[in-house]
Amino acid sequence: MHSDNQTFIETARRAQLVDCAIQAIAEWGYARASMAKIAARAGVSTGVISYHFGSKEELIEQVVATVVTVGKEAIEPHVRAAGGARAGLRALIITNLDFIRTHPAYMRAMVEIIARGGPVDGSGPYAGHGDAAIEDVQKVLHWGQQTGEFRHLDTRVVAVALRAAIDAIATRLSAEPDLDLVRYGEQLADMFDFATRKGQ
Amino acid sequence: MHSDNQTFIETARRAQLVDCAIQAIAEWGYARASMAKIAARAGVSTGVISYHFGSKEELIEQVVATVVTVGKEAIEPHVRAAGGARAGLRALIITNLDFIRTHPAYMRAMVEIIARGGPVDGSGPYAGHGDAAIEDVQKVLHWGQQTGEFRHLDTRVVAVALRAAIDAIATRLSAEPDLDLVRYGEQLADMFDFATRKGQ
DNA sequence: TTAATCTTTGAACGTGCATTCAGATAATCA
DNA sequence: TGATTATCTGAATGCACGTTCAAAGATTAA
Repeated sequence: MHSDNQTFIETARRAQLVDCAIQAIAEWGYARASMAKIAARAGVSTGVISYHFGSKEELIEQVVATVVTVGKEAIEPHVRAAGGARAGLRALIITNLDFIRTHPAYMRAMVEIIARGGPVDGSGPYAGHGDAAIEDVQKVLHWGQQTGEFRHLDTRVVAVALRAAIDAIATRLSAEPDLDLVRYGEQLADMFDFATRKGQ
Repeated sequence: MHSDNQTFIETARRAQLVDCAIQAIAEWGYARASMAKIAARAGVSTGVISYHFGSKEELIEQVVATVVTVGKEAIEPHVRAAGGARAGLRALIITNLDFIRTHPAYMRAMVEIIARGGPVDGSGPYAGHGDAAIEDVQKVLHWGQQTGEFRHLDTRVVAVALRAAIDAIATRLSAEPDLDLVRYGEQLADMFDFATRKGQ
């Protein structure tokens, strides 16, 4: 009757509730996206969320997992397809901003969750994913150091800076919705190219 | 008996409560730094905060104003004293990280307030200050473009990226207290020097 | 000292929240 | 079909919070 120890209804409801949570958080912010509001948006009563997810925390974790998965699938292939580390770093930046541009609700929800979803240091619903994102950048930087495309640099410092710069755009987009993300991406890619490339 | 329409006791209490709020937020995070906890830390009852500050919002605004003022006084002179824009940008980065290193509680409190203190977009207690900080960076970048020290670049993009990189360090410091901020500052300064300087 | 004002107390209040649960309903099975 | 399990309802519960306020205490002025 069901696969993976999960009913058809359960799968559908969970997906629906995760989607409603994303929309609710993107629209109203984390603080005002209560269980009641999310449930109302899905057209069900509050108990349903507790029934399918153990707690609000679990729901939010699923939201994060969903956004991270979709984002990775949109970005990673472009980086891998690049002919070299320099092109790979540019692709990482451009496709990241492209994802932000094409998935504004996802990004708004993520920004809200990261900012408000738990302690600023570890153990929030985003715990682990942040470091993973930084390590993804570091991999590209190591790649470029091995091929000799990049200068001698501290990959950790540059990776943290780049991640911060990208994430900051999602926040700025909330305050400035008309931001030209394509141009922004080009500028940021240029900047980090200058910052990392070897020689003149 | 008093100056500026403010009693001696009032001045002292306000300063004490702002200080306790900073410590409480730095130690427990914004969400767990309730009025009751802040009052307890100051050794007074909850009503005192409402008496001296109209609301929690007002208290937080004072915290932000205090940290911003102290920070500006620590950083701006070094930037102004620099012999040129390149040196100015380096000084801005180094002294910023130095301030983070020497005022960890201030920075932790600020990060918490910015992240959690209100809507992610405008109108939080940090509203205005964020843009002002970006504009301070932009001024240095304009300076360097006028003197010809910097390449042609979008000052807005670079300023946002640099601010994000600096602010990200305050967050990382919470998760990684042993971070070598001096070395980190040098690396970041090098990176943005490469990213902005003209020619080879 | 007395009167007036400033400051503090701490319980009480209202609000909003996540979570629970007994009972109702729907889906699935035998 | 009836029996069993899955899903849903929505009011109730308990908690944490910021704020209020009458009363008490402390300080200052006359």
